[in-house]
Amino acid sequence: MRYKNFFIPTLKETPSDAEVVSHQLMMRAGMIRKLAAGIYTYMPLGLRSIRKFEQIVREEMNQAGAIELLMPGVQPAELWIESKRWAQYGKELLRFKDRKDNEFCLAPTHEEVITDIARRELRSYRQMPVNFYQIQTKFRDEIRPRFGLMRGREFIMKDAYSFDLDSTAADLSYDKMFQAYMRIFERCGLNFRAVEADTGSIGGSASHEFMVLASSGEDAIVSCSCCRYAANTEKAEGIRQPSGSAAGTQPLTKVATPGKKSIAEVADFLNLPQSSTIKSLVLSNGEGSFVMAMVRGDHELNELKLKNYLGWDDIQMATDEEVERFTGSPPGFLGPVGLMEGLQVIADYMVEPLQNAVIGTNETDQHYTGANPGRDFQLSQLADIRLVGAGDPCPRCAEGTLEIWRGIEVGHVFKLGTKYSSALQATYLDKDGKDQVIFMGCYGIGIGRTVAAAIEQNHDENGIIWPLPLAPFHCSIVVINAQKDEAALATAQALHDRLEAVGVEVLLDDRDERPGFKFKDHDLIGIPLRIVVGGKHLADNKVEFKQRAGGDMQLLTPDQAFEAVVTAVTAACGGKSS
RNA sequence: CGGAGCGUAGCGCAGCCUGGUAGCGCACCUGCCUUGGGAGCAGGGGGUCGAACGUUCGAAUCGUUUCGCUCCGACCA
Repeated sequence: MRYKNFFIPTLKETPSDAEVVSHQLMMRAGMIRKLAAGIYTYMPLGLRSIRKFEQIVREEMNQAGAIELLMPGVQPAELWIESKRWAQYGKELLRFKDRKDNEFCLAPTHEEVITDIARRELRSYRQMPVNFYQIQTKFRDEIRPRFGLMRGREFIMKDAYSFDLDSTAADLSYDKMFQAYMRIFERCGLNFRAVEADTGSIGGSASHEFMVLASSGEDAIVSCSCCRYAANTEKAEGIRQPSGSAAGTQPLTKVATPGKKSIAEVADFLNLPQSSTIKSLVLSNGEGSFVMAMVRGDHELNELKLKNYLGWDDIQMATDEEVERFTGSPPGFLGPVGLMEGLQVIADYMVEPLQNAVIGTNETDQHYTGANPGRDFQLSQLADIRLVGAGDPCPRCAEGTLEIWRGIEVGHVFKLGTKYSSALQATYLDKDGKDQVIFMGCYGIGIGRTVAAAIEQNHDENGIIWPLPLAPFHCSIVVINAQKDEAALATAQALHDRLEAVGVEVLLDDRDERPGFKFKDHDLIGIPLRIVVGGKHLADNKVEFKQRAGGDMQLLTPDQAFEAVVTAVTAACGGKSS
């Protein structure tokens, strides 16, 4: 491809509304342009990377036995009413009416439609297992779209849905998809982790997220330093530690702590470590139920765990007035002693072994020291409700401790069970001619988000550094003085033609620009391999070869440069370039 | 949805407080010159100042309304 025949509108300046690096660089590199909040045009260069990734996904999905189809982006309300999600989904579901006043929505996901297909078409046990997937544009009217393609309203997603006879078979389908996902992200050359995750509103029994590691990631994940355990911090398990043997040696003593409300202030004031204090919090489900949650002072409450433990639909911190109503004290001096009847108290596992701890008294400006669980207050309900942190012991192996990472969620696999199939009555006849409910799984990959995540993970101050499998072009050829130096242009064109003939994607920069200008552009758009033709070296039949990711410039003959490019592309993208 | 801010040329911004000729840098066009890390000189084109209404002799500037966008939070995956 000649540069002049392509279209790459690069920007020298960073658009002011781009917060994260991938968004800034995709704008500057001319890959995307914004049309409205969270809605982007994929410009030619951006589309090439998107297509690259789609192709990898497609190959691995096909390899895993999934079958591609394409479902509608506009869907009738009836199906959603049937699955109960028309009411549940909220404003994120963009709804509208057609000319006949029938209600429709823009599809945010496709469980309903695929389940509808399944119940119509899958009637016999002989038709399963089967797995359908599509790569398609979805729309979620996000409250706050941001970060470019990372969290848009309109976005491309690969979604797959598996259908199985029973739970055991569904587990096999899940494993297949899990393995396919591992291969997909490995092929892209991304640094990622597969982590255990909460199933959230989609529901189901088990779930893994695929996280590309990047400091700008919106999610925190942990992984074990020894074993393979890794999980989203929302989900990561805190373990129960054995109680200390000795009973408390100090008496429960009330001390004045004037104005010391936060754990840090109290610990500081009493000259004790924060881990010797107990944090008490009051939470509400928004519908009149309240609980007190206790975690060790240096720990944080994991609201999601508590919500799941209680079986609540919603959870929030109680307001100051609510706290006073239940404890008689403003926040800052809460504790488990002398609470009013009826307030459920749930303590984190790590509260159990504490001795001589500091707790609130439920009286302003007063705390107790020397508090001992079991003696001074009862731990009637113990649960894992804290947010695990770096250095915590691994819940799976004896030796490891947990490390914490930031990650970008690019893939998510769920075991759905029969949630949608029973709601929509998707059943089949088994060998005995009896009706059985189909077991489902669903599997998503954010296409645009993965491409953005690849940039978050691979860039420097000059621009993008594409991993070869996702690069819009494998190689660029910069011609020095392309307008006047006919020999250089001819050499470049010959090299370009040879490379394209063997499947290497080449961008030949034939623009009438100064060399420095072109180099800046090529660094910005991040093409992995670069050949420079022209200038003083051409007389010796030499061209320059350099990798964007670093390494020294090499002077090579055109033949050697050809080999170097082919070798690099083959190594990174497998036998043939795709 | 709560809080904050911003809409002036394709992009980045100044001008607004204190009303009176709409500006700067980059980009773009023409010419000259230049050709190894976003060159230089000269000339040039481009803006109903987000929109509506109001105040005023006169509004980018003051007021009201509205739309859009961004940030923080809650929300979502």
